[in-house]
Amino acid sequence: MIRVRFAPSPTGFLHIGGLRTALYNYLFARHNDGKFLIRIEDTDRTRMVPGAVEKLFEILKWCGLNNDEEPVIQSKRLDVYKKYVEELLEKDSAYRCFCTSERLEEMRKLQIAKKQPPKYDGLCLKLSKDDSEKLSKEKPFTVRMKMPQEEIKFIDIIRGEIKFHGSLIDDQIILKSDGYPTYHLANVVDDHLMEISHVIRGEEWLSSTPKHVILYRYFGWMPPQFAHLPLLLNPDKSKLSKRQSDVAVEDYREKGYLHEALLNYIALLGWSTEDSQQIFEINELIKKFTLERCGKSGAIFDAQKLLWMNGEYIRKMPVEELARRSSPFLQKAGFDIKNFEFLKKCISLEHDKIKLLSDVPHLIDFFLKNDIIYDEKAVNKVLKKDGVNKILTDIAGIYSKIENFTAKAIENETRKYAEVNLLKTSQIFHPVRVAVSGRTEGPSLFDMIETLGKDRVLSRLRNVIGGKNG
RNA sequence: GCCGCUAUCGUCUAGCCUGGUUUAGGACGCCGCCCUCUCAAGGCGGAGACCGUGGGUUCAAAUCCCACUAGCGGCACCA
Repeated sequence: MIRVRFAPSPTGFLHIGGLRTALYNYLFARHNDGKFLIRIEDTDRTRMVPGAVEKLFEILKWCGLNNDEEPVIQSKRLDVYKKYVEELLEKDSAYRCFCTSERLEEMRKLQIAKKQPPKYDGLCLKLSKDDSEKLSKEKPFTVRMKMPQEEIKFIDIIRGEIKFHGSLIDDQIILKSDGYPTYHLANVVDDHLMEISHVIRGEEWLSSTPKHVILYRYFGWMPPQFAHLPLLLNPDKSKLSKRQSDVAVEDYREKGYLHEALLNYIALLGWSTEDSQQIFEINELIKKFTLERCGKSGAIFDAQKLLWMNGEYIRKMPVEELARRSSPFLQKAGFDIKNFEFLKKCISLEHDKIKLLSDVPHLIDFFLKNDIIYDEKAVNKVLKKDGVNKILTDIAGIYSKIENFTAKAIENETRKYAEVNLLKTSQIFHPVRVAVSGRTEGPSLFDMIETLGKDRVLSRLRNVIGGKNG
């Protein structure tokens, strides 16, 4: 049975790199008819952020990455970890350390100054079992695991065999003096207890994997299979960070990205098919995803490509749904949409121009408000030309006589006027467009005019003729 | 500093395992043309990678081997 987990630490928001890890775990589980679980790694009390866990679940739900079992919360399992630490202590695979943070700090500084690798000097290792026992009742202490002085090997599904030498690895603290476990211990214990078959996580964990392998050995447990995903990078190739890019998934939601597009784009950062297919809906991703086809090198997060992909998804989306999903953005922009059918009509006219849901308000605002803002450049370039006023006056007269105010009829009448007066159609179309919408770019002219409606079109034309625009 | 990972167009990548079918393929972006009432969308085309460098092996190497270099990651009572 394939069982995987996404194990974030709740530090405020879900990082886009975390989302990618979650997605790959999810895809791997679904592809193999396995289970996708979530574990909250909240063992650092100094980094507790109120509400972070709730936010995390909320955003994961928005993405549609649903977990199959009740989430495991590490901070509620202190007694479990304590028990396993005791076991290690008893087996002599770990020892208590009474050194103060100050001493440790000093030692590290000295080692770095001497260009030695920073590593615990093993002072408390020399304590006898009885002394250690006795001292533990008087002084605060941490527990360290003993690193064996030998080569440690493991297989990474993505990278193949990885070797580290134990002598270079520190006697890692597994239990802090506040009674909380550190990542390494909690992670190994929980992965075992949750019967995790595959650990799929970011590359930053590669160098601590030997510690985990040793812990499995000490407990006598079968380790899971490991797969370390390449990192997501800033444009300067450093690890994707807040400083250089938007890294919170919620930022992308707020900017008007679709979760489908975000997931699709992110899936391609470190994974691909042989034919370099770009657009995948989630079921197709599930069907085609394998760890064997994951890459090894870090991938720069390209916001431009994501934007393109979002546009692709929006273009494919039925107007009905697009209107529904843009509604929050319209409301936020101050539009009260009472008439959903009218909204759909407006959106359909601009459909293939929309790249973000947040583009919608601006793109259709001249349909929704009465007092439109005239773009200064458009006015100067198009409306302030000789003869424009006469053309618009004539057009207003013609439009006012059209009984059946449809795009077809409006177009026929407009073209007829051009022909009779020996004008190029563009000499009419452009001024009318600006007069009616306030700008030079917009939907197909006659559809736009029809949708706007006769009254509004005439009143806008007359306003312009009367010189009432900016 | 030490340890580890990685290395194909600006970016994401295919191809590498199982050498020749590769004048190294696709996608984003960029440029041009077409369509056209504008902006998009769409269609067509183009520029863009001597496959990190240097050595081998071989009739033949992006593909196999070695060395080097560069970039990144890790080296906490953080995860």
